[in-house]
Amino acid sequence: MARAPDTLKKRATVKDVARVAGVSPGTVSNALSGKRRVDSQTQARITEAIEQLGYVPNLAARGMRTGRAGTVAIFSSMPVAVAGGQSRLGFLMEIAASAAESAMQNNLALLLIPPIADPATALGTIGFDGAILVEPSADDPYREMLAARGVPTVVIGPTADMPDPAVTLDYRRMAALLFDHLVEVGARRIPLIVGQSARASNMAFREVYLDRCAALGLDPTVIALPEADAELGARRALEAHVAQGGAPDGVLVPIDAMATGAMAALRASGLSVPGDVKVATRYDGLRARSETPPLTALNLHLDQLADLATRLLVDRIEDRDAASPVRAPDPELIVRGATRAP
Amino acid sequence: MARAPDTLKKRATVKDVARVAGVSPGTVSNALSGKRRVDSQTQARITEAIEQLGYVPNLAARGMRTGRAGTVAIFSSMPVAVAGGQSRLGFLMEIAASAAESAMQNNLALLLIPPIADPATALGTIGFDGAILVEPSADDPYREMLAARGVPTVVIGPTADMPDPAVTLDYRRMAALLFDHLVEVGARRIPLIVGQSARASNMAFREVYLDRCAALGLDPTVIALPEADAELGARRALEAHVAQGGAPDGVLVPIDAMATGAMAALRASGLSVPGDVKVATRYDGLRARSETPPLTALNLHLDQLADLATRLLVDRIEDRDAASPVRAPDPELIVRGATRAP
DNA sequence: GGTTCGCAGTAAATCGTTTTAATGACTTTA
DNA sequence: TAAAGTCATTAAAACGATTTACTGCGAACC
Repeated sequence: MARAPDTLKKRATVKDVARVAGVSPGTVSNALSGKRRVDSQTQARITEAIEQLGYVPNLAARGMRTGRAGTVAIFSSMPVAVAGGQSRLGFLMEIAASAAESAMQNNLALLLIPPIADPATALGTIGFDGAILVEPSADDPYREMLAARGVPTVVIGPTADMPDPAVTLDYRRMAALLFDHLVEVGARRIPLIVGQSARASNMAFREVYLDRCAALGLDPTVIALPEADAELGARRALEAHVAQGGAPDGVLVPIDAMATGAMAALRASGLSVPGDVKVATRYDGLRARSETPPLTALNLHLDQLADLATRLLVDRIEDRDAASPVRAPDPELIVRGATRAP
Repeated sequence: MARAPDTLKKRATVKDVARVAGVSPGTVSNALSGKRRVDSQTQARITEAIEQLGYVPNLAARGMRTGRAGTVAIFSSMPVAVAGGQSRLGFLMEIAASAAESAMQNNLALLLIPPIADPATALGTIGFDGAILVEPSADDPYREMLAARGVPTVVIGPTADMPDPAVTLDYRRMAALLFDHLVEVGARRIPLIVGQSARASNMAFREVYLDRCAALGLDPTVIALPEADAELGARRALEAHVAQGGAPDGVLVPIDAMATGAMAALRASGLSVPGDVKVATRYDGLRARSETPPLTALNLHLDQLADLATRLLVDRIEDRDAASPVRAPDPELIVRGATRAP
């Protein structure tokens, strides 16, 4: 209840600064924002007063006047994030960390919106100027609410069926890079282990895989699994495949948790990597890197990607009619032990 | 420049709601906040009006009046986060994700403050009601600024030399749990591979390790390394140790990146895990789990920990003079392949 | 020499909510 | 029946910044 006396001293306001500097509040505001010219003498007196009083602007008041919250929010689509566990968390957070950084360069702070929250609550209680959606599904609940409310939004992910401005991830390109690499290092019997949901990335990998197999006259084997129990599911499925006489010399496993499972299956089946089988996955996260041997994967340049998305969003917020969508930086093949010559 | 006409329609305000419901703005406010009783009839009319107009309160205005920003910020101490790379990111983000969730349960949103930003800028441009600091060093720049500005702060980490309320991590307990386990599964020559900086966790592990070794009459070997190049550094150091005739049958490596390096060193030296050597690390993240064999580690219950910190912070913000510090949930030993009987 | 222009600065309105003090209307108490 | 309490409600005053319209004043232009 009782507070230390100097805590009681209210924070200095623009009025106080004005009084000390001998000018009007409006001039202080102009000096601060630089929106109008201020005489350099006055400017100096003002900055001195600010220093002396330890003035810090009240962001809420500013926000009320300008209509800006000074924040952008990053959302992860609900179902996938829940199912994805730590690995997807890694992906999202790598983006979030970079986005936070580039947001700050635009004088914005990044709000981390947990995937679990009830969308309506989140949007009612929290103020933000724009939103970044990471790989939303077509019927993502956040997406619809944001659209309905007219909040500037940028999507990171596929955009075929969405009108939002976006940084598009080219899943087909990723699939092609990985598949072609496996073929190039000599693999010919290459099962594809992929999520069974209708997410854009799953579809793209399937299509490209089937196309390429057909073109090269290779036998396609698509192992589609529920995303939920990715690691164990992939392990069982691949073990079964091997036991049934499938003799893979390569595996394409876009989802890294499944890749971990696949590696376990190969070990259990007595197949060596990369000696007998080459393995490639998509997201070059901790998981791919700390396998033994480490997995060949794609550098998606998530930092640049997040930066791009943030800048696009800032443009939208400031009503510069930003051309959209923007293409994400080209994925880059990172060849690691799992696909090298033994 | 030109916008769709219905985008131009200004958002409904509490005034509009009041007019439609036939009451005064003050009553609408009371109905919304529940701070004063409102007749159930009126209440009904108001909620209907809100629905009809699609009214969403202006958070900035509310914030200005109440002096609350409606957000809390989570900071990671600068130097370590930069050096720590993806592994530390994982740790921080696991906490951040949980904190975001429990913040939202308190009608607060979580601001993610990147470790790189210049502290003064960050605190001037961004408004928040409280801050969570994750493992700050004693001279953490954020810590000082927050203290100077009187922002309620909760620290997650060691607190010996800090006055802030905190959720304390008991590094000694962690060290003891891991060391004792290694001894229990039969290890006797157990080098400790640890960071060489003066961070509390490093110190605690060293002390406990030396104490325990002395008590049991074991030969201590402390390998202290710079945190910067953790993985490769640990690998080289342990290989050298083995080459020089150190014949370890266990390794205690609190920092998980170093643990990965240690595993590589053991493999390279032809030592099997857990056959010849048992290995244990501290943070039970992706890294520990995706080693082969997976490493024994500690479940630090980061979700509960983050929740605890958030609740403590909320208490502080609302001036309930919360007793501090609070102890983090007990770490729990997760025994995995790397310390099991072969 | 009168008019126009540009410059720095100011006073006052404004943003949308919460909160305070006042107002009736109706109950209870003496 | 008058005085004292409740109770739901209201009118108006904040909160602290930005922005708009206006004011002098000296320089520049015909």
